[in-house]
Amino acid sequence: MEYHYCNPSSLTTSSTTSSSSSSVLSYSGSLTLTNKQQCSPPFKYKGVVPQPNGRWGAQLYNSNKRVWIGTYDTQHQAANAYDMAIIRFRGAQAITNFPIHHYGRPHLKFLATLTQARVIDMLRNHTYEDELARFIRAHNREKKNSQMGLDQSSTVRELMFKKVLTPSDVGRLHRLVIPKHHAESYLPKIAHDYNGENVGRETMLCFEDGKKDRIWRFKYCYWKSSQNYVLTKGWGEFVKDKGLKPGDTLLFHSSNSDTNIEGSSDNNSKRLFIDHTRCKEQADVVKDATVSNDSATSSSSDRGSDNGNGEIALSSSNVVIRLFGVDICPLVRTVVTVGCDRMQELDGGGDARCPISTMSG
DNA sequence: CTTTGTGTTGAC
DNA sequence: TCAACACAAAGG
Repeated sequence: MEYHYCNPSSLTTSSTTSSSSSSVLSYSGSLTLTNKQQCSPPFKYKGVVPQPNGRWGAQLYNSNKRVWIGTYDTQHQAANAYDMAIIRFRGAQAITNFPIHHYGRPHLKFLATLTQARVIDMLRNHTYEDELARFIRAHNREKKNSQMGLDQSSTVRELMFKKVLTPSDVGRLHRLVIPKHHAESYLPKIAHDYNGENVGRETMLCFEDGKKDRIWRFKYCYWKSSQNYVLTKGWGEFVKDKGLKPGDTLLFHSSNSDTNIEGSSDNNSKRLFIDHTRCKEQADVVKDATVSNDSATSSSSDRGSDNGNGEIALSSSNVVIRLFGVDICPLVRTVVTVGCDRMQELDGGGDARCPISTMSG
């Protein structure tokens, strides 16, 4: 059953009788489409705009500026993305496309842990769902452990395969070739037509990376001409972020969904992990990293990582930087600014990290 | 080349 | 505050 925001006027003229509403947020759209007020095809969700190519964009307005939330295949997806974003931006004042109780408590909790910029980032990258799943997994695990007094937090990761990066893997081609036998034995099947062409919606693979708490999403396809399996879209960003160089080694792991807690409706798909190790020479020739320890500067970014010319990948907390072959303890907390500046502005002036204000928990 | 998402405007 | 629309910028 779907809840559509069908009737704009019902939103603006909504009663302001603030009391006794059972819902957390003041959702005032008509929740049930009981009558024949079905939405016609050109129906639009709040914050959703059509794109020239038939896809759908989502956007919100915040302090007189538009915040672009990304493009999606369907109106529904775009509306959903808008909801996530607007809840994070407006808290209890948010007017959503779908009633707030559609989003479970863990979900709202998840949202509250993120900065505005991070939410937008994840929505635009289409990694939001995976990040949420990961959060809920962790949440459940924690719950389970505390219930049982157990500390059984490790999930079993199985090495699928490795690959030593070639120059073209890290060059401007922005693609990673995955050896055919590895792709075919470990990675999901790609639908082909009789001609070997990729068919259907493109396949995207999401990988977790051990160090940083983010998920990497790559387009995965088969190139008929070269008979190669490749990661394309998203790969360039990964290379840049990690500062990958030829000779570095990628490690691909997988693990089965680790939770057997009821209620966590995990699909049976495997979790995928991508990590890397530096090749020897490079580890020794780590550049003279211009480490600034200006601790006053604040980065609203959640990510720690290399930046621009920096060659050192800094992860969030317990970092050991290896400089000229010497391990440098994390005395120096390097402040790294990463991501697009636009994003950082979003949280500017504010409580980047504070939970949703009036969300009752 | 395709697609995103910004510039801009006018209605509410 | 919001969406419609045109189109430049971005990206593959």
